[in-house]
Amino acid sequence: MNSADVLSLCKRRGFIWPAYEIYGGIAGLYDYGPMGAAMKNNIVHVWRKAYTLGEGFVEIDADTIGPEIVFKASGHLDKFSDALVSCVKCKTPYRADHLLKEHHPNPASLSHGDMDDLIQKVGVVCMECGGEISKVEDFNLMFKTMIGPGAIGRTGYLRPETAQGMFYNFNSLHRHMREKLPFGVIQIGRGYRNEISPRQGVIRLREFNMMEAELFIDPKDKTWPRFDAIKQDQIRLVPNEPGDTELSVTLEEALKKGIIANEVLAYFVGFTQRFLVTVGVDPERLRFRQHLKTEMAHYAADCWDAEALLSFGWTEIVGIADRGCWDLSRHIEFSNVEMNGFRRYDEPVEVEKEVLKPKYGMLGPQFKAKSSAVGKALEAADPKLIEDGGITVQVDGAPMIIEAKYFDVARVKEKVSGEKFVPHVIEPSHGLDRIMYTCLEHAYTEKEDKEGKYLVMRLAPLSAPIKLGIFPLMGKDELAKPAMELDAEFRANEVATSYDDSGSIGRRYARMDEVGTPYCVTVDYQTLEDDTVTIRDRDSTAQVRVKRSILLKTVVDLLNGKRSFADLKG
RNA sequence: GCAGGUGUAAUCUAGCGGUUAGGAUUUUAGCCUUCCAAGCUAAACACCCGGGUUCGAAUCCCGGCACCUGCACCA
Repeated sequence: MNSADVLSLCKRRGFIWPAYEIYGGIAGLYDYGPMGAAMKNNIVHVWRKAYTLGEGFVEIDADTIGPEIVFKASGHLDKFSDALVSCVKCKTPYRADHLLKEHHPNPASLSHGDMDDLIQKVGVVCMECGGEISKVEDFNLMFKTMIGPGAIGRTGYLRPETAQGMFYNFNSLHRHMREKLPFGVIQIGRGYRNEISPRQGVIRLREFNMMEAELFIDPKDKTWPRFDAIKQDQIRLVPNEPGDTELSVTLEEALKKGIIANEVLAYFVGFTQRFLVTVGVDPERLRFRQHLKTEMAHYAADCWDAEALLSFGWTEIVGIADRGCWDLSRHIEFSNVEMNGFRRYDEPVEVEKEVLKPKYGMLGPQFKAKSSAVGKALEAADPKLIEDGGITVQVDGAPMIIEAKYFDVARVKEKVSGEKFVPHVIEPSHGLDRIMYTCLEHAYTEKEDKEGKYLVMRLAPLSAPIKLGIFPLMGKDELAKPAMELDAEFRANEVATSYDDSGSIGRRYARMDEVGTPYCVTVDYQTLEDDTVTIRDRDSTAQVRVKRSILLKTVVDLLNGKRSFADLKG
């Protein structure tokens, strides 16, 4: 099996189509067809339920276009930019900071002009052909646009991740969650990256779907209440310590041995594994790899990737990062808006401290209009900074020396009931398109039969776009009528069906096998006698006969995994 | 972005200067058919795009686009 076979099936059966195909297509852009869109919705549904109903996260839906400052704050404008140079002669591109590594302690910090100068000064030439190196050009992976027309337009960018929407809305979310930590937020939507070289089908796209969760926590409490429920789950880990190889341990062991840094991170590694297996990722082809220190993103303190083994090799499909306080701190810095959690002490603490008491009666005549600002500055000042009977404070941005006669030093008692802190963030970030593709490739099974290749997509029932095929054994009225009634009944109960009365029964089963439909129900002549129908299992091709009266419940239980097909037979 | 390879129906492919562009699968209509791609009869659908060479181009040349492989790049 290779990716071309899978993509060919995806195209033929309406899962994934190259976008704008009648115009020749655009690399890195793909559309989901009817089967793909349905399957994507199914995976999203499972994920959303796990986070909202399961873990109590709330969902938001923020904009995909943002003003420049958001991405200055997030770091994407700087860190997603590469200073690019190329050889004038052979056009080989280089990253300017890579070329200057040996000539400067921190070349990435240089301005473009300084890089140009340094390249000239030390005489860097092309490593391929010895040619001259061009001037530095900026290449940013974000799509740039204008918000508003003409001269009044502001520079904006399409978001490269959904995460920022959850960070810049922190205060509103915190208030909504009644100012309690921890709380979690999810967002499902598109992100955009102008990739230099999109490849490998839907693995690297220029427009892609993400499911991201941001969990805001107290950095002093990185535990999780439901960890006990999953701590026995086995997990394949590839730590980043030199010499460490892949190992299979329980989450509990991984935490005890310090392989995974904290409990909440370990919990979401396990939670992610459960989710992925539920929607159809093969556990034998799934592992978690810790990021090397050098590949850690600019915002991450620790990061574990869920990797799936695909025909392209091990491929990242989920990143679970401890982003620390990086994002919120940056938005605080750029917006001048405080974003805090509040850690309440068990008992309020009485603190005695010295403060300055401005003598407002003297300040007024001396400082006139500025007196109120001087007073506030004095109240905020630290008495330890008093020197030579005076103190220097900042008033309207300028330092002022205030003599001691304008204030008293007093000891006061203060009740402190807690402290503020910038929350840390745990981020499980899912590449939805990659997860989709992984489910498709892991489901892809070829068998040999007399016709040649026989394809079965062993999709997880929860992901499958069609849940149930419904067939009359023959397209005759006496069979077709009850079959159509069954079909209507299932659809009324939100089971996606496909009714089919054309061609031989074997062909109809085969058609359903190719789009991953887990079960088929067939109405035959015996149905007319005893009101039973057969249920046929995709993976074993076995059939059981069940009473029509319990059919709906039986099928729903099979789809939800409450019963297995093998149990039905007994 | 660089180098190499590939581009014929929804899919797999034959044709390699002159063909009504062939086959298979699929799809559609009908006949037949009592459970795993059965059979019969019809029908539908294609030379990636744009230039050039030539009396004549799916075929040769150039450019573009897409896909594949490697390099580079990349949460």
